[in-house]
Amino acid sequence: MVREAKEEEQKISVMQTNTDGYESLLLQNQLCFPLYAAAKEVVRLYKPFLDEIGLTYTQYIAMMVLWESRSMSVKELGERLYLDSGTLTPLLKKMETQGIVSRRRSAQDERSVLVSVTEKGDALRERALSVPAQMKNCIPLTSEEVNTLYHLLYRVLHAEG
Amino acid sequence: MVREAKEEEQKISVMQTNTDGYESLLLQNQLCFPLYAAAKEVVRLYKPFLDEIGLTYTQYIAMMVLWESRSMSVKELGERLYLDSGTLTPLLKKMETQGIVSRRRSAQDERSVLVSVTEKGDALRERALSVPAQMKNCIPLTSEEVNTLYHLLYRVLHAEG
DNA sequence: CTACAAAAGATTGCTTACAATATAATTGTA
DNA sequence: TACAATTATATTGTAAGCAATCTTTTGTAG
Repeated sequence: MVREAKEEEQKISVMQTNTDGYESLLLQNQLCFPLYAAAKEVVRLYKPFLDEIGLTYTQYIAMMVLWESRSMSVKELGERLYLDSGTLTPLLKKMETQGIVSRRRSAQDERSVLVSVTEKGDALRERALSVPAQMKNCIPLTSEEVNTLYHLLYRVLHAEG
Repeated sequence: MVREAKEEEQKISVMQTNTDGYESLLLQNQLCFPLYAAAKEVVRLYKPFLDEIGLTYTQYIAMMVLWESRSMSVKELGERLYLDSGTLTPLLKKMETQGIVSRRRSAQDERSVLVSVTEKGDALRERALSVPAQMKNCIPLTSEEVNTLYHLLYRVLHAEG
């Protein structure tokens, strides 16, 4: 009886785990999956460090762009970060509430909203300084490997739809 | 005068876009950013193909694992996909509503929920077959580059927190 | 100059994603 | 055998992320 059950199970198993002709659909054969999973993993690794300075990952990359340029439109910021207004508007409103950026309509073009770093946002830059080095310690790659990965990722990023 | 203006501009520029000491916080010096952005880009590239078979990206990778194994617990699925029950439970419920998977409590261990592919889910596998090749056409990398990228990403993925 | 197209943000709705917590079942242990 | 700890899933709350749509402003063709 047990034997019978096992055979039945085996039969189902063979029928059901056959991948002949479906190798291309195995998760292990996808490039997209490690990309998707590694990106999430890295954001997860950032979290403890970013928690300390009160930023989410998306806020962090937005601040990096703003720290560099001081002030830019939502449109420009979206182009830099590959994010649209549907994501940025609520994000920037939160950051404005936190007092680290200010938002105002451009006088030249009232359609445009200029985002600027406030003094409080500037102060945060000092505290963020240690984050990149701490992150590097979490990623077990040599400088050369990081460089290779970086350039391959940018090639994927510039792929045409 | 032009010279003066230029100097003033330069001075402002230095004041406002000065990155001395902050180079590590430039977006262009982060590995995380192209990783994060490329992952989103690839999911975006998948969308038209997945729309045709009625799956989201997350549903697609879940189905890939299930097509291979036919049936597994939510826990196992989560380990494969790096997702927790907070993400999987609603996702699998939707897929159950769509009729492509079934969910039932394990008889051996009532804590565990077994997810299985239905006939309808199987039929979908045929239609999904063309997706991987279509995606490869969207990614402008050679096989060797894909291979390099793949392995580097898995090394990042296995980084310890 | 007007009407219409285009651009920039904002809003809405839907789908992840994850932390924190809750619940129920199982296991380990005194 | 109680009962504490662990495990598996579900739930709740919050933050992205994106498509679709709306509003306001700007640009432009006629």
